[in-house]
Amino acid sequence: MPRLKRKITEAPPPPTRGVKASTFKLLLDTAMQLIQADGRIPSVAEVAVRSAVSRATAYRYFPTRSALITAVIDASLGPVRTIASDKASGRERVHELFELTFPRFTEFEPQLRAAAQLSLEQAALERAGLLEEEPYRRGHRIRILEHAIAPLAPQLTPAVRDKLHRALSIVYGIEPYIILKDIWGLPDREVERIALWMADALIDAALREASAAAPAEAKPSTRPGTRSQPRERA
Amino acid sequence: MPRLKRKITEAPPPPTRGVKASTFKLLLDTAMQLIQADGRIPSVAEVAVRSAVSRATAYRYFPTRSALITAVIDASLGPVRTIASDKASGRERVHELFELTFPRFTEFEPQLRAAAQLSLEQAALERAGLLEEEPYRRGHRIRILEHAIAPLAPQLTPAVRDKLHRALSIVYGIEPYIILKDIWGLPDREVERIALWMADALIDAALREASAAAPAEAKPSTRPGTRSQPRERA
DNA sequence: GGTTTTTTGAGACTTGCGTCTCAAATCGGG
DNA sequence: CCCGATTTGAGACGCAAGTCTCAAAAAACC
Repeated sequence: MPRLKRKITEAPPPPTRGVKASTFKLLLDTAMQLIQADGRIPSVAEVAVRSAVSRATAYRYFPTRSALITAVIDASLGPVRTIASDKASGRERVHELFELTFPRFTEFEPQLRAAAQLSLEQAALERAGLLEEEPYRRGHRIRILEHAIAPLAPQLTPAVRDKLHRALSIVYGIEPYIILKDIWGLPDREVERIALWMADALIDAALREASAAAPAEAKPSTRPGTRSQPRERA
Repeated sequence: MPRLKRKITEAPPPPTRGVKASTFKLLLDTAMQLIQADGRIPSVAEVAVRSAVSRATAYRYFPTRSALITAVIDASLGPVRTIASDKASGRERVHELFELTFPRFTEFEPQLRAAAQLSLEQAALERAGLLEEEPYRRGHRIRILEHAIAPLAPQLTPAVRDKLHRALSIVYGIEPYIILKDIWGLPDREVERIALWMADALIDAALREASAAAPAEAKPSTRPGTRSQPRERA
């Protein structure tokens, strides 16, 4: 029975000065450029020849394709900021978050698709007990959403708050984007519209559940948006 | 610049009688067995040796790994039935649909994950213009959900109906399952609970949007569950 | 400027996936 | 049972990804 395990090939931490730093930057820049041109993550070998360095050197910086993808994603999204402003209400924060994030999905779609693909592959390997390298982590949305819905906490029971948090994590991500584009063929702005509508529906449901439990002091606070007034008729 | 296109390797239609049928069945059975044992889709070569046939023969039946995955998925899920019963209301149909389907997600999780992975890979190839083989299609959920929400049509405008349809297609699939299990670590039944709650929230929002447009003859028909009566007060 | 350390390049090697060819085995109809 | 057609096996081949070695080039240090 053949051994399928890969060797432990941890990506070296990005160098910050000297020759290594400039080679690293050269390779990463080339990779970013290829992605924007082709819409897909190139292979390490491809990056090497386009950078006019030897394959061996490129593999020194990015031992595997997933190391390359990870670096590209980090470079694209940067340190994920806690985007939403601090002053708004919970619903407003969520709106703002979605409106700020969805354009980035459009801009970095190949990178995010690659990230989704990578984490699926790694999850499969992990389940088979074959994953040796440090897996690419994608828990960002949990923290970001946590901050966004924080103002809603007083109006919700902890259980409902968790439920909303988890539900939003399904809507706030590249996955709905992929589904709506790939199997429905929808354009970007339509995807954003539906995701936003879903987020609203979920917040509504959570608030309604809370006010059903304690209907006396229900305080819906801010309900901006067009959805309360009359909408299109048949 | 190297050509990366694959040759056109269409999977042969599954044979139905004779020697070919039995070899096909042997290989497919072996593959299914390996999946249940290992939790991942095996390679074509692996299926060959476990079936005690030559690699060449296995590749005759499954020219690529994706042909194997496609066959495995078809065998697992069978011809996708329009599951929901015909008599129930829209909301009941959706409930029934989710309750019938989520256990299958648990049962066939490796296969469905492989399907998701395959369609991501193929979408990436397609975007790069490198996909030659017939892509694996996953539009099933559209038709299934269409049937499930059909009874709601009279209460909704076409636009809202479409929006609900698309929103449900995000919730009704393996993707929420993967998100909630992989980044939250939730157990199966919790995933089902959240998905069902989301579906309800979306249906509520759609109906409310409709009754806001034409509040006179709003007819909530069947609204089981606790979420129906109390609407938020100012 | 010379020495030491780091970085790089060239190429051989391995492994996994998929293709191709041709002869042997097997099936099936008469 | 025989003969032609179909199916199979063995192995060579191609190709991409990744590993490894060793010597040359380049930095860095004194």
